[in-house]
Amino acid sequence: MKENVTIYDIAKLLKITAATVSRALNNNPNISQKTKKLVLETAKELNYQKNNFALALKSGQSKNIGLIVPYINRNFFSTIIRGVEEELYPQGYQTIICQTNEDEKKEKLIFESLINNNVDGILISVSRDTENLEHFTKAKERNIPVVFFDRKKELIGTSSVTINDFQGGYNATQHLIDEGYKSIVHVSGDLKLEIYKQRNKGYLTALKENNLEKFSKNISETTSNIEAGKAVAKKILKRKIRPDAIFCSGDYIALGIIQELKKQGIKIPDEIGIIGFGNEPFTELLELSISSIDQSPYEMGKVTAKVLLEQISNPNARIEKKVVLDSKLIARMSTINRNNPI
Amino acid sequence: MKENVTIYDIAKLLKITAATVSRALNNNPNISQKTKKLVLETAKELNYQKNNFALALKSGQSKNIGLIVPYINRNFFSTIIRGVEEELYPQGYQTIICQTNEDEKKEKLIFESLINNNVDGILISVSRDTENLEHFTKAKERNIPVVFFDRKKELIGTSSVTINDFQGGYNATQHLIDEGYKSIVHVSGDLKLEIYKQRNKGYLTALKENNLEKFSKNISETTSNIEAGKAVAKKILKRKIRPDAIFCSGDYIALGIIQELKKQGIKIPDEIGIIGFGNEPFTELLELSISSIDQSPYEMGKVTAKVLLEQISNPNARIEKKVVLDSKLIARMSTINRNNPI
DNA sequence: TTGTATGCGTTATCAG
DNA sequence: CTGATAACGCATACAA
Repeated sequence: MKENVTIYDIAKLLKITAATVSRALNNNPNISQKTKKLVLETAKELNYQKNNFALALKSGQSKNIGLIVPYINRNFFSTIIRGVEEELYPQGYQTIICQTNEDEKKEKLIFESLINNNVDGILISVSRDTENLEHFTKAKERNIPVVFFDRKKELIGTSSVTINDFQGGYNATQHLIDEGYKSIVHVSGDLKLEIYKQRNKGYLTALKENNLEKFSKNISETTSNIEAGKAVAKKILKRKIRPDAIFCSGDYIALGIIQELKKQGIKIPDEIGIIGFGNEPFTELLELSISSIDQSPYEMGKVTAKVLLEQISNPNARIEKKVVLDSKLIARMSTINRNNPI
Repeated sequence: MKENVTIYDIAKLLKITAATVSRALNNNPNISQKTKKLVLETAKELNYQKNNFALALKSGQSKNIGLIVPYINRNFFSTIIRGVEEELYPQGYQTIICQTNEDEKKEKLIFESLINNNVDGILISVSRDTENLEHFTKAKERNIPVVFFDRKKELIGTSSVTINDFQGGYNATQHLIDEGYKSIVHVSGDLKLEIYKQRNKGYLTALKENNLEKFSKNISETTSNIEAGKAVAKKILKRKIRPDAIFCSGDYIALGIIQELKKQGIKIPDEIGIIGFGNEPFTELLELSISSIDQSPYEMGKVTAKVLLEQISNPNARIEKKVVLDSKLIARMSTINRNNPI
């Protein structure tokens, strides 16, 4: 194994000291142009590479950022990851990616291990049921900046980047109303989670503003998948008064509902209009494309990274930034161009 | 900022030396049970955390693994990432994820920066047009193990984990033949890439074995997206003799073809059967679900990580492992239950 | 302008 | 069993 070249190797070769070499390599002004040039040349020649650990040990800065998500391979999160990586890499930071599988214990473990690895900052979307916040305080003690994204916890002194779930829920509902739907059911996610609470609030507010509260009906489903959607659809069809639109807090559950409704011969969007949330890639690929709310995960990743970098470069100022990104309504076939408006 | 606790702090407190503390912390036998217990207790009390940089500096082992993919947020890759992470994390390794955007220059840069960061190993799916292999030799010089996955380069002494693209292409074609299709067009990807070459080979072999070579027709498309699929479909429909099946080397292009065929009133799978490759999530969500070849990316990630770990733990033995995973045929509506077999 | 010495936190080696 | 010391590679305050 070829040993790594150190500044000592260069020094020995040029019959100078390591300190001088270091100076040459770091644009230190106290050095003659001649030696500097010489050092730079031989460094290149020997293919010298800085040892980052020595650097990190000395400076306490690792140039590593920890990124924690529930699931790496969910489209929403992997797109955020992409945004983060594209922002951090050019600044010389490596992104260390970890997933919690929605497990609070694992989250705590990972978080502490990242701190232990002296990351310069941590970006995290907390697990569904994280309640214990002591690992976050630990980061604060060590002065490691933390930025929440998407799923946040209320923690003074900690920044967050989220989308405006309220506005998303409001716009989705208002869109349905604009399209002529009146009796709108909301199939929400677990209302213990802030994001679903906000979407639900937006839904209710839009109904109220249009004097349609009397039709309001919320169904809370903790799992968002196709099967759950089918089950919900069956439940809805059994009701005496059939709604004419459904606003779902997730795209998969929307898809399940659509599949079941179609199976029962109900026409979409004519008889029932449906809008999801999340703008999953498949929503636009379906023959009956599904309207949804886009959460711009790529942008969220970029912004989250920027907020962190700002925090890192101002280690003394305790910035607390709460960025709320707008969501975007994507109207597709599942809600527009009704043939038979009621 | 709370200073980090070091072994010296513990030593001072107990009026012993750092060396003894280190021994206690590392299960070194040369220590009395009494002092060991004492050290462990105070360590916990002071919330002592090992400084990994000091460790890395001393040992040369970073406990970091570099993972390089073309795009982080492609389902195929993000699922591989998940597999890798789940294998490495329990072994105490952090995964540093980077993406190349299919840019050879960026790939080289990233690769060298990872080496520079003293990663203990690198997992990489090379960019589409990587030809210069010198960065890989650099890793070999520094004795950093590299494992290719999915897209590999021929490099002696370097392991790889791929799927059996030949078998995938073969099975896809044979499946079409089994379903009664005879005149099968293959829409392949860029044949400069090994994976597409292999799939094409599988296609040709299956035809030959069934004496259907005379109907063989390959169309090479370098971009795999919906638009390209639509264009290809138009091209195919213009031909004098219309094929009765199409094997696509990608799912998106298959989707584009299906959309165009449907638009032109052609019945699938009755008039034309279509099978894709990759088993993208959307293929099973469509109303007309698309048959495809599953590449088991999750398993690929796990296996790749395992191969690397094996290599790391045998630093002297130059293991060269070529793992080829089986692909899996997923038959769906786009190819089965033809109503009007020709 | 350059050299010398020191410390970052840890562990391994040697001496006691 | 424990203490002292060197070394990992680098940057910097201080001396020359």
